[in-house]
Amino acid sequence: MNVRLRFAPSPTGVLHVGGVRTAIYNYLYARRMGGKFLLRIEDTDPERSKEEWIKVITEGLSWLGIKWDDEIVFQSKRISVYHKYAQKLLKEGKAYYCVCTEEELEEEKKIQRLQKKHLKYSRKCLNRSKEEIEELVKKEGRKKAIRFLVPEGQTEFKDIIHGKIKFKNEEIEDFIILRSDGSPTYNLACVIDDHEMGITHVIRGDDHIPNTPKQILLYRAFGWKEPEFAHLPMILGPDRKKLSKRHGATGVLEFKEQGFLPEALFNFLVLLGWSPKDNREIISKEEMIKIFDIRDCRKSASIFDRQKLLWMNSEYIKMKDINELLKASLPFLRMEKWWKEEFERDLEYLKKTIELTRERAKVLKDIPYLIEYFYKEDFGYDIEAIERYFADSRVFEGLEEIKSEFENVDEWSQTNIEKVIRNVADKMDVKHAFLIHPLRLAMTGRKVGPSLFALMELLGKERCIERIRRVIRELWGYVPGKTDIKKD
RNA sequence: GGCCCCAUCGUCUAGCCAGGCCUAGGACAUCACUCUUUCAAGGUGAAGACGGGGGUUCAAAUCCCCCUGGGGCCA
Repeated sequence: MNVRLRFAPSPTGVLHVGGVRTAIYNYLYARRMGGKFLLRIEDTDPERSKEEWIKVITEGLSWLGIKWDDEIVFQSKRISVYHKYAQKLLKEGKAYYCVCTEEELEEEKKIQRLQKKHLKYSRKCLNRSKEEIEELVKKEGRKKAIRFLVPEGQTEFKDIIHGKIKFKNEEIEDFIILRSDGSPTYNLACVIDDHEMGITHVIRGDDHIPNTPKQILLYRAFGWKEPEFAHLPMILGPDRKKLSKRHGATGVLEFKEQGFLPEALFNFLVLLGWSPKDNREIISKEEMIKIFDIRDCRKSASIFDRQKLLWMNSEYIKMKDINELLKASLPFLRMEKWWKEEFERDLEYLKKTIELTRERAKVLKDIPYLIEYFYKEDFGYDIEAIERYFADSRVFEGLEEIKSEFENVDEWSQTNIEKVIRNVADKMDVKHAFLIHPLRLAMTGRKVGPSLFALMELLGKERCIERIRRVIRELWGYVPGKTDIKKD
């Protein structure tokens, strides 16, 4: 069978991770089955739909590498189609006009609420004659909405994830399919479009389960074959409530801005509700397309765990092709005030600094800080490190010695640098760490970082010697706790 | 309030459909040890769960019922 799936967001806000996960599952399943993955924008509400949100959707999907097939379908351009079909139901007696006012409806509900009954439309207008309705329109200026006449019986469907789900039709009210202002409701537009787009599988959030029987009723009224349904569990925030803005960053593009890699977010989201048979965590998109099956999804909601996302992102940062990583890091570097355009002339050097520090980054945003001292000369020194490593004045003797030894090193390599440092320490009869720590502070201003010898090699002989000079100049005579030292 | 959905470590999950192989496996986080020039990464290990109660069965995390809890939809 040639499957056709779709992702149908409404452009009324940011594209959040829950929506993205739905998009991903639709996408993966379509690719897995060799079918189509379509995009439809449900923008029938002109009040809430905004152009900018549409852009956020397409940008977000593109960033994640989710490519849709064919042209995007915009519901706002299909209003007449919905009218046509609503009229058809009307003619066939499967729908009827309703001219009830807001107040009338509210009154009905109030009574039902008091009786603790299910809230349901009374069918007042079904029982009104044509003439009565036209009169209300003419005399009171009421507008006509169209309601679907829900038949007797019960409606059930077999959900791919949940199995059989049943609803009694008596629990379903005669829902509006076309509002009095002429706009279609979600259920009508959705059913018509899914049918016309040839959708075979509807994968969406399980907050749509209550809509499904209504839609099935519509399919049957039109005489159309209904698609298969798969209702995905929700993604919840740490407070177990439906994920929303309140939980901080939830929009896809926010993750981009924070320095998450699209492949990491993709991987993480897929694992929220689905898992491969073999316990793997890091899985490429290509691999997922081979093994993903919507039937293997879990039924229960999951909580968005940022911690695990961070871990996964750091894994992807470690694995990523260095040239691509460089490209992805550039925007973050350019945001730094200390970053200069001229730094981008030597990309080989930049690449090496990233290579050396990447395993310490959780997000791309960490990278500028991690490589800062490869570009800045006037960095400050970590106070705590000064107190700890420069308390003994013999450190300065060692640094002087190392400095002059360095002058004689011809081949500036990691091994030669290491040799010099270790020899001096041995000669002074101190632990190697006695000199290594102060040197790290001299080179980076910090007490932690990548391998000292590696970073010194990259820094180059001249700069290393200069930095030793500087640290001696600035810290000589320093009495712990008494002298002011400039900080970052 | 009505209807619907869900229930395994703190979190993501495997196992459930086809009951025994489960003294419940993996991952993140946590803790300890290890490696080491520091931090991180890595390695090793620890701690940590079948919500409760009834059934069915020789046997239940797995099947059935009830309760509880959580979530969603309708306003």
